[in-house]
Amino acid sequence: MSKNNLEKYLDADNCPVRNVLDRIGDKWSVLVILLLGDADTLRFNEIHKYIGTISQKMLTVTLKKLEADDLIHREIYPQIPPKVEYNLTERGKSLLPNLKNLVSWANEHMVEIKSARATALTSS
Amino acid sequence: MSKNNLEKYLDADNCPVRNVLDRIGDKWSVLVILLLGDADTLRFNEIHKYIGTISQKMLTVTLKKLEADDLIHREIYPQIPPKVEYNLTERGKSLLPNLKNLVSWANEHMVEIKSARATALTSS
DNA sequence: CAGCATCCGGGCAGATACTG
DNA sequence: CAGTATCTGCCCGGATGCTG
Repeated sequence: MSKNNLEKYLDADNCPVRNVLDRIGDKWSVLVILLLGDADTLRFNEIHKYIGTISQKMLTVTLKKLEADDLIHREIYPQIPPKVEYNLTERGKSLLPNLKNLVSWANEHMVEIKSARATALTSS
Repeated sequence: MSKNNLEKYLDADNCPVRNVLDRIGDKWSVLVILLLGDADTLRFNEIHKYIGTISQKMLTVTLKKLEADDLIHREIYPQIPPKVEYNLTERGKSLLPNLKNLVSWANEHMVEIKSARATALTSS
């Protein structure tokens, strides 16, 4: 491929990669999507428990962003105590295979990458 | 899939997804990898020019991280003025298809997502 | 040309306390 | 239970200036 069609990466606002990465590139989104992909439906505190290290605040923010992009669906049950369930939308499900591929790649290469990093560190 | 095998997502250090995303999930890494995937070999200032909005500092940081993970190769020509060329390693190339899939997905869904975001905004 | 060193501001993210 | 509100600290990342 020549260098002539590289301009597509330049326009940050309209560059699809950038647009998607700005959302799922954060610390937790992918994790939540994978989790919901496996579990189908989860309540707020279930997600919180599974991820463990995420704060309540960041989980709320993450879920809202994903909901705004229509990647997850939020079902509210008007009860006391309240009950809210989350699951993937069709669009969220369509993203899932791509993420799973990335997971597979990560699984295959993680060990090598870790050792590469270690080497890079000691040589500095 | 049951909830029983969700524990794999919990250990942040050894979770492959987390490990990969911690690296390529930043603002520029994916862009650089895609760029080098298209262009084969680029010099520092060529990358700088193509991305445009990246600062010199962040480009340096990004390239070093990618090099530490052995995703890109750095070839230094001992000349004056100096010349440094970057290209993908085999490992970097193996990641490329996964990223391209993500790009395709992004291309297909960007418009819908943007309108979903707009709706989410006006309803708040 | 290809960086490195330094300074600095804004926003992300954690901790804590409170609520329907 | 599933959040909100607020305060705060810290790190990311931009701008600038300097080097081999």
